[in-house]
Amino acid sequence: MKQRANCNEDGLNKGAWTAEEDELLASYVNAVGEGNWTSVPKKAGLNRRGKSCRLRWLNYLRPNIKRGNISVEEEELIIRLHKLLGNRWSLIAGRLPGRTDNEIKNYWNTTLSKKIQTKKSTINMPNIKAWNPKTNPLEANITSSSISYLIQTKAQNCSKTSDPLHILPSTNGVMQTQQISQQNFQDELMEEKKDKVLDCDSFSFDDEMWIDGLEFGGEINVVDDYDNDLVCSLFDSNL
DNA sequence: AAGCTACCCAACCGCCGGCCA
DNA sequence: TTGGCCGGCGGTTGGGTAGCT
Repeated sequence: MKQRANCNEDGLNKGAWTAEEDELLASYVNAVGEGNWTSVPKKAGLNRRGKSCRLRWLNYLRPNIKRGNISVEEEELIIRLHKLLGNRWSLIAGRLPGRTDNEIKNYWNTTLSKKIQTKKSTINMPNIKAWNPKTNPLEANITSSSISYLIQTKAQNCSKTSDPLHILPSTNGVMQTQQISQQNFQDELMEEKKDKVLDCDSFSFDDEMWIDGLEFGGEINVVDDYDNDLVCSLFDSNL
């Protein structure tokens, strides 16, 4: 497919792999096993970089690679995992047997990101409703868009992205963050807010929280406070 | 049929962290 | 502690291709 320059300045092959190269690499790895990639080209008789051999094996030649269309189930899982993990494609791929990080990354960049963008632009952020995720993590009585909103807090931590969690004060002055987590988190937050609702730097909670079926524990930090929005980030002390 | 454009995706690049001497 | 090596990862590139005019 891709045909960049055939050789680089080192005289090594670049660009698309030939069937002969695939055969050499597959035969070698099948016989010897994965690993020690820097020595693979020489031992396998390939005029490639070790990294290139590794990539070709992992993304194309490795057994049990699932090729072809991403199913609806896989797509939904990718979206959910991306919300949780951000652009950590290898982790996402680890949850999708037979799929490679490169494939998922490409699928996201070419297809899903556009879908998500379109969807986001049509959704008004709803109020976060009462939810006890620990007792009912997967059947939260909230809208799908607010689930996404919550999950983003985990994603933010995992992926170190800058997207913050916006926690909006409700009309009665009670921060809605109190309503999104498990009871002990609520209680701690309630204690905290007695004295300092918007001035505090962080809230901690001892027990785990469940979001979308995933458990984590830690603290919630106030990153910034502008306008009337409290901008927070969730830390997972287990990571 | 030819030219153009947008999209897809394999492959490369460079950074980073782990390991070891 | 430091420096070099290696593998893993995410971002980016650019050739192939399908669809449109």
